[in-house]
Amino acid sequence: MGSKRQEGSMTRYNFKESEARWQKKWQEKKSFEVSEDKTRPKYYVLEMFPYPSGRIHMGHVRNYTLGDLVARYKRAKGFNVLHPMGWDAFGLPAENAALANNIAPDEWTKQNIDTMRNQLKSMGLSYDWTREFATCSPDYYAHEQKMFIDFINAGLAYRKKSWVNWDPQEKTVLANEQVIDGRGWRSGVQVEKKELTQWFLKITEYADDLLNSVKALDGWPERVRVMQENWIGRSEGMRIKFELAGREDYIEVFTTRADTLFGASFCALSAHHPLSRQLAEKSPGLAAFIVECDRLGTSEAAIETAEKQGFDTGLRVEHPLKKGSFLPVYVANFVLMEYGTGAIFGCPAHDQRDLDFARKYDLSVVPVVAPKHADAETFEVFAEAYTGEGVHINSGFLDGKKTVEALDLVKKKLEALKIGTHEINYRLRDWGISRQRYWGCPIPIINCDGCGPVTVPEDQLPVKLPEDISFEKAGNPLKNHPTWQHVKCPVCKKPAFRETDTFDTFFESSWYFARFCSPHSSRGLEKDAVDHWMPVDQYIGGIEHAVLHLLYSRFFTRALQRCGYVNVKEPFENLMTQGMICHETYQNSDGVWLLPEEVKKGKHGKFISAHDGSIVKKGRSEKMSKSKKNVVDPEVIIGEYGADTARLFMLSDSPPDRDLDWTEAGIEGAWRYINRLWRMVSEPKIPLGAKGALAPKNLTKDMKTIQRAVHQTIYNVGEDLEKFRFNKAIARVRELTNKLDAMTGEDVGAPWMYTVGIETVIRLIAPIIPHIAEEMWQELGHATLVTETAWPDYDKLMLVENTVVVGIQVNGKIRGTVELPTDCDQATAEKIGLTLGPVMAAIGAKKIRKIIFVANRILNVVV
RNA sequence: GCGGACGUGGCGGAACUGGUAGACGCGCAGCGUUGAGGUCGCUGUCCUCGCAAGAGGGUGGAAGUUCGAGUCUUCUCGUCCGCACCA
Repeated sequence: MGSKRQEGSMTRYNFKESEARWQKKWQEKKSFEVSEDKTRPKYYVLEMFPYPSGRIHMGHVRNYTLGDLVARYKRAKGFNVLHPMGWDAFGLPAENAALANNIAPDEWTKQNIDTMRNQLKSMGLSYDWTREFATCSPDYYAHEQKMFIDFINAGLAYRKKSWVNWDPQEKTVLANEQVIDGRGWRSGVQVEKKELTQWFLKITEYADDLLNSVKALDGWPERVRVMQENWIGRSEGMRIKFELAGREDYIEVFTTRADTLFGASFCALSAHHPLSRQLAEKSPGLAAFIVECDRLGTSEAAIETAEKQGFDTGLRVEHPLKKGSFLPVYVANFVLMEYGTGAIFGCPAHDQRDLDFARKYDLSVVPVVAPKHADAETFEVFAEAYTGEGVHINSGFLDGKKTVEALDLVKKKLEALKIGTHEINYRLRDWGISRQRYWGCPIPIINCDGCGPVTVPEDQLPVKLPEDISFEKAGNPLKNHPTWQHVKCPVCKKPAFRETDTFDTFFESSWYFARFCSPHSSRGLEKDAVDHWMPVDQYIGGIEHAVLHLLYSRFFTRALQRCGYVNVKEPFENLMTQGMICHETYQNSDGVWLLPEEVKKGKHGKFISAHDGSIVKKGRSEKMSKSKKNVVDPEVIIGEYGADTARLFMLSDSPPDRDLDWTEAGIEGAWRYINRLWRMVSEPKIPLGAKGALAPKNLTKDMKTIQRAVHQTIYNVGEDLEKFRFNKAIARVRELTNKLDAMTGEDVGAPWMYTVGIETVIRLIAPIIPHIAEEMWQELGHATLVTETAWPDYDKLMLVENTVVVGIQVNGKIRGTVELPTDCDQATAEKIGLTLGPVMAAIGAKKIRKIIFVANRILNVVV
């Protein structure tokens, strides 16, 4: 592609030639290859590795630009930086491609990796490529199989039955995303529920630890911590027995508000509660209601907004603390079987859902907690439940007690009566890791009729995926393979079957960060290397992984620690989550989505189709997605503007954690700046001084101002980079660039000052736009690489200005500004400030009542 | 419904512990360069009034604390994200 950006003026920076040349140079010099070096501090920066889906997208470009900036900056600051890249290579899309295009998942994946590796390399990212690996390689997953066996032996893995979505036509298990409106996405047939025996990892054993530790991860964004806390969902409460009237058995409920027990007016069971099922057998009405409940779906938003509904079972329970008082038992659509005991007691006065339910079925609403300032005698609940703390009323022995005290008293009472126990519940469930798929790591288990599940002996690992598979028959290719699963039991030697399930692909991504420390060792994780590099100092990736990947990795690291693989329990010391890339959307008059490249600006700023000139409707900026076609291909951008321009734009407009609007104007702006920099070096208005020359003695005042700006910029950019305020760092470099460009060259020492200024700009901007930085560095006469040059130092004395501009206010309103010596006293400030015309005018004949003076900032006259 | 985040020019965004709101960039306008377009350079650009000096208004809205609020407090409106009825 002969880029249009390359035509015209000779002064135009030739990025094509330059970027390729420097990438080759870095490779030749092995600039980014690292080994353990005890003499320097280590720094491990990692970006979430990609799934090789085919081509890189803008999200990747942003993610890896952010990581590369951090890596290059830390290198310049003297750290020994580990910055690796690999491929999260197992997954469903490879199997879909196999079905659609008749290509082996293995081959499809490898082709994609080759394409994407080339794309990443064209970005000039400072990876140690010698550490690259793909998780679909047996060299990788062999160790994962060993870990799983160790987990079994450590009591961290077990089997149990659980439900899956089953497509009866394709004879395959469907992921949630493959179920659309209750039907298989390809077959379109009604999905069934099927119970399968599957493997689980005991993440719940670490629920408390994962919860408590996440609170201490202060290098993580607050919102990710909150999301994990909510996901784990610890709640402390009581399990209470309610005796069923006229029956021998009882219902157990879980509650966090046992103090409101005296306000109970009903009990409710989940539709999946064993008692509900049992009763449904004899009650067609209840059975129909349960079917109705299932139809609601499982999403919270759907259920929340749905009307509360129940079915009166006719059963009654006796109130545990009010003998002779009986409550109705309902089956209700808002009670979850998965949480607590699958049954609740309803206290309408103090729970909004219970209140809605009670109003609908005309159940009593008895307030038992009165807010602090309410009149306990007359306090009533109408449309809104009172969920806060307060003083107990209508509660027998709890009357007059405060919430905390009441909770304690009722707990003691129920425990004494042996009808209640203190209990802690978690929302977190164990991690199901079995997948009924081909393109994943085989689970190293042999199922024997006599011996049960037996682990594959270590000397037979890895259990490799067979390559001679067929996707023609419905179902899992591993199960259809003629010979693969037929083996002898390692224990009794009788014929047995291999496990045909493979691991959840979150398994691979739960330890890859450790594998990068010793990526090619046949022994797997080398302790010395892992101990040296772990934990990851800075992890960078999308917010979409806030819960699952990050939580699984934290658990997995703990499990590895328990089995002696690693010495840390938290894998990621600091986490940065990047925002999404957005772009305007375009639709033609038929409502068909158009790619940005199919749209151009017509007259009057309206958008028109590039094909036929018809009017195009511009929609607001949304997350780039294939479905809305508002995508821009990074390869096209890099081909047209170069990697540096793309990198610069990715960092310059928005802070990393916020969404970024991709605009043509924005990328043009970045491109202009790059060319301006290049011109300032290749055709300098001021002759460039000799490199390394000492400062001339008699710098003029203007030159001293520039000199101070250079030092201030070094300081400020460093601060901004440390705090990930990359957009500000770039703004500051541009400010300095503007100042240097405005120099006239007449002053004594100007060539020296200009040269020092340009060198500083190059060194500060090098982690962001490394190729042109090298090109300019060379142009200045350096034989070294700027990539291997230390971060510039600043002189603290240069940060302080001689004078500051101070605002003069009258009654808090700015009436003028004066330039004052830095740190001058109030008297001096008043002497100059109060004589300003507008200030005097504003004061007029009024009497000065008070003067507030903040040194170097403000002088405020109150009249 | 619950939880979280965010509201600043035409746009993306700056503004340290409360102390000159709008850095930097984009866009736009005028001028210069150019055969023309683009590039490039210069100047201007929060809004209103004014030739100008200047005056008044201004950080979604309302109130409050303060000499002083984009920043702190309360209420309110709107947008976005997440979801698991968490008892």
